[in-house]
Amino acid sequence: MTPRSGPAPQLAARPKGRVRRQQESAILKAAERVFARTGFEGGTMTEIASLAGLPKANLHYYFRCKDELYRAVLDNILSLWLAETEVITIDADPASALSAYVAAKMRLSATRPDASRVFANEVIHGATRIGGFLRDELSSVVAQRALVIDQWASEGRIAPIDATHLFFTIWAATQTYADFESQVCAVLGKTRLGKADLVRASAHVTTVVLRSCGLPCAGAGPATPPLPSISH
Amino acid sequence: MTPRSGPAPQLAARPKGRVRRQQESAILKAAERVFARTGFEGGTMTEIASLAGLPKANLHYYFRCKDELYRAVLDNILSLWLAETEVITIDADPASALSAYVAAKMRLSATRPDASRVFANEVIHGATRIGGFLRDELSSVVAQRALVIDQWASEGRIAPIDATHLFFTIWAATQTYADFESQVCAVLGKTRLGKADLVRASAHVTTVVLRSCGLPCAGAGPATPPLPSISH
DNA sequence: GTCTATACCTGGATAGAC
DNA sequence: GTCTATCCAGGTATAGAC
Repeated sequence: MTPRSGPAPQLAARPKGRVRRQQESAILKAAERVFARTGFEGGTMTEIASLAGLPKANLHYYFRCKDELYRAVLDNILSLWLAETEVITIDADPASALSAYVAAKMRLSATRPDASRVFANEVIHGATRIGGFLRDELSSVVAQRALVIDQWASEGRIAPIDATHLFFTIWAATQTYADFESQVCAVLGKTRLGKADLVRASAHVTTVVLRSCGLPCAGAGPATPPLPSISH
Repeated sequence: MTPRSGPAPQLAARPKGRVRRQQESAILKAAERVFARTGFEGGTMTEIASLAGLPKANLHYYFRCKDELYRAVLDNILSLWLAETEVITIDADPASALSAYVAAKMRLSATRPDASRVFANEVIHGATRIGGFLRDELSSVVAQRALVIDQWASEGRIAPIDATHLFFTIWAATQTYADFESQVCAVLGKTRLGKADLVRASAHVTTVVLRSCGLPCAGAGPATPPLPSISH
């Protein structure tokens, strides 16, 4: 539909000029914000258009319909979700690897809270549009990494723990600072989370994860003594 | 709020006959389900009415408007949210109290997943309607219980930990089995969570919480040795 | 490619008979 | 108290000039 000049004009994925990419990313950015605030049904095309600074009809020029725009927003987000698990390898130091993973997830919650909220919203409502991603990509990544953690445990480098559920816990504990930010703020008596709060939160979650694996954690007080039988 | 028969028939809160209560609870039940699936804006009055088995106009007879119905659903849910914290007292055994609290939260996720999802949805979207509850009731309950946990730590009965953030972690880790059920199922390769899954999940979260507090946990393998310096 | 004007429809809310 | 028929706002999507 936008067959520009050049050697290979696709039918599905069009070539995309520089301007087009710019407009699309502006729209996607606005859409992420709007969908994060009120969900798919709650957010309106008018709202997204005004936030992106262009007339409503232009959205339909770049994205056929609201649902297509929403899926594009989700696609944009999903790639973020698998990242950072690669630090979890057999050869890595468990404490360092887990700390790095938690830190990465916390950073994501801090820098892309809207992305997290759109994802959360979609999952809560049944994940109808991203079921394939969850069942295929995500579950296979988790399965791989869980094997690594099991291996660590069988070598006595960490305490035995249910590795798959550990992932659920890490995701929940980190994403709560984005998804449930308003609750966290209310309980802390703040209007929004500052950098100091997030540093504190990150340290806390790291402590929880490391202690859950029977690992001592630097700077967390006289918490858990080193595992009696460490072998490497 | 429920002035039954007697001297003073109010204008705002009406007396409520038995039938009225029945109808209202049927509507509330249907509404919770519908709002859980698609959020406030996504759920329609038509859908709720058909699920409750009565014509749409009747909803408006019992609840002035959609927003009022939604708030009623939320009110119904909020009371559940503060429950069970009373097990956390200075005199209690930390391991037992924390285990009981986690178990209670897991039970809530298992038995009232829709309630959890409606609550999550509201918080993600900014908690505009329950801000007062979060800032007043919830935060004060948390502040009280955090003092208890701090006291436990200062007495050396548990390892030092950020008590307020520990609550965030417990809520996140337990509610994820309701709110993110579709993700959990996808990763586990199931279509829905069975009793066995929830038992396993509950054991896992309990382990995480106890280990985070430097406490040994029964039946969780050779994880954390008892704290070296326990005083009571 | 961009924008204005508009068609079409869904969904909340109400009127008024029973 | 219950239900049918209807109103009307607001939202998606499109037509068609520029």
